[in-house]
Amino acid sequence: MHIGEAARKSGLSVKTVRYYDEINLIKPIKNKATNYRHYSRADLAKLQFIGKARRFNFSIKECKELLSLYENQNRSSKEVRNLTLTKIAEIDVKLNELENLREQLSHLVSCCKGNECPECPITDELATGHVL
Amino acid sequence: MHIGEAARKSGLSVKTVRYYDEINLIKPIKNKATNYRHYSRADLAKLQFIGKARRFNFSIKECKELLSLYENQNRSSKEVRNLTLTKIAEIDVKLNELENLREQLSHLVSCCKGNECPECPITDELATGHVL
DNA sequence: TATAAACCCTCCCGCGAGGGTAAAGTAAAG
DNA sequence: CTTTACTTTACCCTCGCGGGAGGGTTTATA
Repeated sequence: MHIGEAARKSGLSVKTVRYYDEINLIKPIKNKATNYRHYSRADLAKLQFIGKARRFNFSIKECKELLSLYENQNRSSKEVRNLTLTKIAEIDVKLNELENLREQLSHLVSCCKGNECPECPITDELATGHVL
Repeated sequence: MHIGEAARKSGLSVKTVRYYDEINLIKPIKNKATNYRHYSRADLAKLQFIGKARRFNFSIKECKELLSLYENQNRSSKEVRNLTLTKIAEIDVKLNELENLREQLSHLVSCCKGNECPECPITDELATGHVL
């Protein structure tokens, strides 16, 4: 199939699929005469695999690793499991950071009357750090 | 003061401070002869303000808005409050996404034996979507 | 006073993961 | 045969800087 169909069926943009070819992630066959890319069913499966992994917050580099594990018959699920556990740990760090941030911001909001008056504890905090 | 001191006192890198000049966020006076940037105390205060806002996850564009509200004597705290509430809402969306992601990934891990056997529900899920 | 270290400048390229556009060629449908 | 939909390469754009080259300036020390 051509790139448009492959993109539609994998839920990726044509640009993205072309990009994956460019970075040697998923390389289709190219028609020498027309230069059109041709994606096999196996290519589509890989595109879907990558699409899902990206939605799972794996980086392109990690997707490459996952893909090679996925393609390698001798892979051990231990490796995949470890990569996933690492990813979960990273998510936990981010969750903590975001929760802290949220708390600080909502504290600021709760201190702010939100009226027409120019006294605002939010800008004051940003300027001086004396509110928090 | 020169850029190095301004950077140190605001907790930003020299590169970053120079970048803020480039994008017209905080423009110092320039010595025509030497081309050196000269930061006033007011400039430093703004750099500190921006630095703090960035640490609060505001984008550069939002920092510009906050800065203009901060500099505008007739600003209403309502605008600042609204900007902050918007930011909190964005954080909430991200928190939800990350929590969902975390749950799905840890479900996958709990299904994965993590042995040398190539059957791995994680790559299977990524490939087919049949596990979740 | 000479020199060395520390500081400053501009300019350009790079990251990740693509998005947007243009000009041109190709395929499929009417 | 023509129109429309699709595809190609090639280029610059995003965000928020970081790195480095290759120079000029200032400050401290010998």
